[in-house]
Amino acid sequence: MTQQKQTQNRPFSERLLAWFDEHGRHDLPWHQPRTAYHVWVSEIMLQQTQVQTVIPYYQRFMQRFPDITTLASATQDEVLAHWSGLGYYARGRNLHQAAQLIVAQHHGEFPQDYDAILALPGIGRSTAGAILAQAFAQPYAILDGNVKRVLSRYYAIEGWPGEKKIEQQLWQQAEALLAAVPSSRLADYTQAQMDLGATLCTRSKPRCDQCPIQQDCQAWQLGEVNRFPTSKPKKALPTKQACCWILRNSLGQVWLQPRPASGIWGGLFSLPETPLAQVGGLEFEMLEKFESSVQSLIEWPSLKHSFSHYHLMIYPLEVTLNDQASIAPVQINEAPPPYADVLVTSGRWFDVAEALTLGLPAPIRQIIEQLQVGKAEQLI
DNA sequence: AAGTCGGGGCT
DNA sequence: AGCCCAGACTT
Repeated sequence: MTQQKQTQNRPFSERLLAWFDEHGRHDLPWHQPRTAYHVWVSEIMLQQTQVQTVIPYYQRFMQRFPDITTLASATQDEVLAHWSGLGYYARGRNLHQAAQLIVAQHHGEFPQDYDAILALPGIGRSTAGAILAQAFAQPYAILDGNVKRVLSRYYAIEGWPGEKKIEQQLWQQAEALLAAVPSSRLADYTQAQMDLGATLCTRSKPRCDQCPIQQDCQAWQLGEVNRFPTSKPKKALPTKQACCWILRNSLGQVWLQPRPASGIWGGLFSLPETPLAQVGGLEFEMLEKFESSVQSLIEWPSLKHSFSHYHLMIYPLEVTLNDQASIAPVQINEAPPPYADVLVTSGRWFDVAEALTLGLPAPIRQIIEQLQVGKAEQLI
């Protein structure tokens, strides 16, 4: 079974390594010499940071701190001074602290044991694997952003790689593929995966035509490379609230007014609107305008409407006036956008049937349609 | 599982 | 103007 698995996985590493020999990056600064210290420092710097950004920092760092002992005996301030501009300064602090740990606990020699490496601050599973494979030719897998992207496509894995379950699947595949790699090529294989992800299997516009594993890539076979890896789920949309005013006159007509040309529902006819947060404030102020002529006030059940960037809860208030002359234009400017405007700007009374011929926002149309239904019921 | 750290590149 | 990046760590 293990033998069959290796046979199945051989094309991946064989094709990848053949491609790497010709097109891979063999001239990176941390490849000469490729000691554990050099690989370690480069891997820490490369966390969440691109190669071109890292190179000048790496060179200055190595010139000042050529070995573990020098790094360990430096002050943290001087280490951080060489980190300045790279960001994620905890990386620099951890690097310095780990160097002192290595001096204190490992006689200044970088440990070759997985658990000992993983115990060093700033080194997680993937970075530990990268060091072991590249510096010590030990069979440990990596799973950085590059490998996650390559494997998500190669196996057409559905689901965001940041999800625990998906990440677990990816580790499993990474280790299965590693089993077919010749022990003499573990360092190159590790670098090759990252080179493929960084130069061909990029997040956007991947160069599939040049990819050595294109024919076995399941995302490619599906013709859906751009669908993998599944993107991070977006945050839950915020919910905003607004009160809309169903103003009726003695003829059963409803007041509608055009919305501002820009912003949500730009230019459409709609009901007057106030922010719900202003209950007792603007709403009270609104009612005062009609106080002498309000015949009834009905609170409707709320409606929910969703946009691409937020949900909107609408709380309709139906105000019936006992004549048709008492509604004077009222401008309330205090409300924040996107519901800044409100009441009665330039609108007029509409028969319900006529209102339904206008361009209306979908939830407002629903309300108006209910007015029509209500009227029909009244007639019966 | 979600938040935090960060400057830089890409669309 | 977001989104993502050779992640690890804390909450």
